[in-house]
Amino acid sequence: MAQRVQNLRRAPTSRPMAQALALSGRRWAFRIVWELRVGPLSFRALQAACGTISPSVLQHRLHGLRDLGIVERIPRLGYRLTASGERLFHVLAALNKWSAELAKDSQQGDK
Amino acid sequence: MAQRVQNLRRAPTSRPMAQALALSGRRWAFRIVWELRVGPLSFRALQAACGTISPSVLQHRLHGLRDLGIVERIPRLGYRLTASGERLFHVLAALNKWSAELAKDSQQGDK
DNA sequence: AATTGGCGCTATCAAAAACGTAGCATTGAT
DNA sequence: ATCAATGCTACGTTTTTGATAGCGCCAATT
Repeated sequence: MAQRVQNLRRAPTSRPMAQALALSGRRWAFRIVWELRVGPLSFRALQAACGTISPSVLQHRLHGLRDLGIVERIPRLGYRLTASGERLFHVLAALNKWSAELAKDSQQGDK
Repeated sequence: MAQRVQNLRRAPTSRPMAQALALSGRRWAFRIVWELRVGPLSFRALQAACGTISPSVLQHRLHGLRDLGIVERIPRLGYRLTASGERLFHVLAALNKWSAELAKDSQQGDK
């Protein structure tokens, strides 16, 4: 029933996974999802939250994320995560945890 | 003690997380980690596993991943995941699961 | 010892993606 | 009517990625 790590290690990369990895490989894509975790954000608020993203790329990403059903546009509220987007957020929360551990490790390694 | 989702939603994006998201935003970066899940792969095997990555980019990514301590080079064996890399693999396994669910959803949506 | 073949990797040039900035059209508040 | 904020587009430059060719190295074969 539940997919095992053993199987994952042998099976070839699935098409959905290849697409997800391709999505992740686009600059800012996951960052946008991560910033939207706080709730709906306007285009400009999202731009500010990301720090230095250019509006053309943000626009491009938002289209892509909307096409995939990860983000939706709510008139007068801006953009927010869909149910799928929320589930992706949980994956990113795991990435967040991993990043914190990695930072701790390399901190020790430097001393 | 355990970090709560509630807190994650309010806290600003941490530096380690920003770095992890920046890493993910490099094309092929996560794909390389994912392909290495099967065990050590040679440069050329890795190139083949990714399908169409150019050697210059692969070389670039491997350097970056080695600098971050995610991948290590073993003489006569090629490249393999470190302990951190293995932990990142588990995050990607969650992404894999998410991608499968997303594909199922949009399949239904198309009908 | 010479050859062969696979390996890790570099060089080079072309194409695509991302950036920075300016600004336009719309909308809601004053 | 004016004003400020918003979503978004245009455009020229820089950065990243891509495709292809090929070099130097090593080990196994002959």
